[in-house]
Amino acid sequence: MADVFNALSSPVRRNILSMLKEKDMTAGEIADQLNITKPTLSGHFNVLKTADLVVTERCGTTISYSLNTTVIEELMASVVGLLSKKDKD
Amino acid sequence: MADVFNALSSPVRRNILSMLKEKDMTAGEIADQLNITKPTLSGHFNVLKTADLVVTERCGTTISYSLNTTVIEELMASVVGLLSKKDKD
DNA sequence: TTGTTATTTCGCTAATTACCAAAATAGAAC
DNA sequence: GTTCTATTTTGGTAATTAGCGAAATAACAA
Repeated sequence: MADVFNALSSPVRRNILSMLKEKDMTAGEIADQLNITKPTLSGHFNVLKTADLVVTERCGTTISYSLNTTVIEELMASVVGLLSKKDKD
Repeated sequence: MADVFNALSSPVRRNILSMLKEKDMTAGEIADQLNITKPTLSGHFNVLKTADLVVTERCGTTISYSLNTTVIEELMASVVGLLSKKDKD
């Protein structure tokens, strides 16, 4: 869960997730819309993959990224845990 | 909300919130339990205060810190937003 | 005012992170 | 095999962050 919060702490990465929420996209499509280079984007994707927030699927020459909603549901449970006493994060 | 995610991205700070969840505490009490110096802790408190996650109340010579549950409720709404389409974070 | 305790700010170093350009890799088509 | 396109890794610098000790500040008590 630490990795998830870390991933979400970057505005760029929340932006990426926001785009993936609408539809699956390739790394190139996202790099075009945000104003960052592909190597930089690749680094952000690594953080998101470490947090298990996105999953990848190769479609021919491109790689399609999509949101892993399961982890976001777990995140939600963790945030609820911030409010309820006597259990570990 | 960016500040909130940023604050939560540190294990030390999540630890602090977890302790405050159980009961209000002073900076000194928290510094004793975690293994960090008071200046370092003070820095973490600044991040938590910037995110509005904690509120302070001075009681004589000590300052009592407590959790601001309102912001955590807003955080919860933001996480839900990660799952629902067509609205900004 | 002086002294005591609690917390913060200052000044600094070490570690981490963000970013880019260029080179390397992976897969598909030929 | 070669070539083309998409993505990642490498190598580097600049910016940010975490941590500490020492000094400064705040509130209270005497």
